[in-house]
Amino acid sequence: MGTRYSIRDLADEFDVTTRTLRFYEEKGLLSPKRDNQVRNYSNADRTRLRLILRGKRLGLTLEESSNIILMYDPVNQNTNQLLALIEKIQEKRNQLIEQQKDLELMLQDLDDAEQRCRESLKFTDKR
Amino acid sequence: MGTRYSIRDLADEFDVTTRTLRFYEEKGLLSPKRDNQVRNYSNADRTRLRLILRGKRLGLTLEESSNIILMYDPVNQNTNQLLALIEKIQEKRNQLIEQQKDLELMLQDLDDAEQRCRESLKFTDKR
DNA sequence: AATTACGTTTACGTTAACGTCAAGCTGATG
DNA sequence: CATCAGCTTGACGTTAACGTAAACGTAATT
Repeated sequence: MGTRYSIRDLADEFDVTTRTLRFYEEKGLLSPKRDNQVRNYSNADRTRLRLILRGKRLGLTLEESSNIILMYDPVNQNTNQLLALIEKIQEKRNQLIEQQKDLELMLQDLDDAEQRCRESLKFTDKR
Repeated sequence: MGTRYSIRDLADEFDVTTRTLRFYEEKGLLSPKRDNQVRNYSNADRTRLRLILRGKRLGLTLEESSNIILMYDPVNQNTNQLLALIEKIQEKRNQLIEQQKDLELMLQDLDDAEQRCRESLKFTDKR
């Protein structure tokens, strides 16, 4: 434990550029320690990066990912804030469930498309 | 059948601006008939729009959506093209399945986050 | 000591996906 | 007939998410 990563370590591991990591930091999505001005990432930073990139793959903006990450750690909040947070979480979950439906529809469409392709192949072969 | 739509009909139905529809046309994603210079959309156009917007919700670029839509109609292709198309379809499906996994992970994370929220609420109530 | 390899900040450039005018045409309506 | 709503085609503006290049510091290697 206590593993630490350079900017290059993370860039290589997650296949992003160092520019991207600096940009995420500029936007407040990451805030690695500095060793004499040099960025030094913790496992927590690494996890946040994973979440950001997962969000990206799902089509979220960086701001959305940022907001979601904030939901993960409900420390030091009063009751009203916690209730508001639960609202937001449920809303985001509903959005994701809608997205799940879209995704299955597209998978179904692709299956149909492949079937039609194979049908076309049959005729193409016959001649 | 044979229903036709004005640019406003579609814009209102799908909650996009007319600018968006013209932009999609400019990019070759839609090509409605013209009645005396005025755009006149068919059910096929409407379906394509639905597919484009579904792609957007899944985080696809317009070009990706465009490519996928091309896969849906394998008319007039030779054997090699059909085989290549099947390859593409399977590749896209694999990507979507990866995305499905990301999505379930995020749903799981959100559930966990909500649980932690409710835990915090308990303590907040106790005092 | 000079080169190489990596890091830093600063700043301007780029692309996708539209938004936002401007200027004009067209058909219906008071 | 005037005017108004709704369509058209440019054309320039905007934002997110980086890319790219300049100019510099530093540590290790030759």
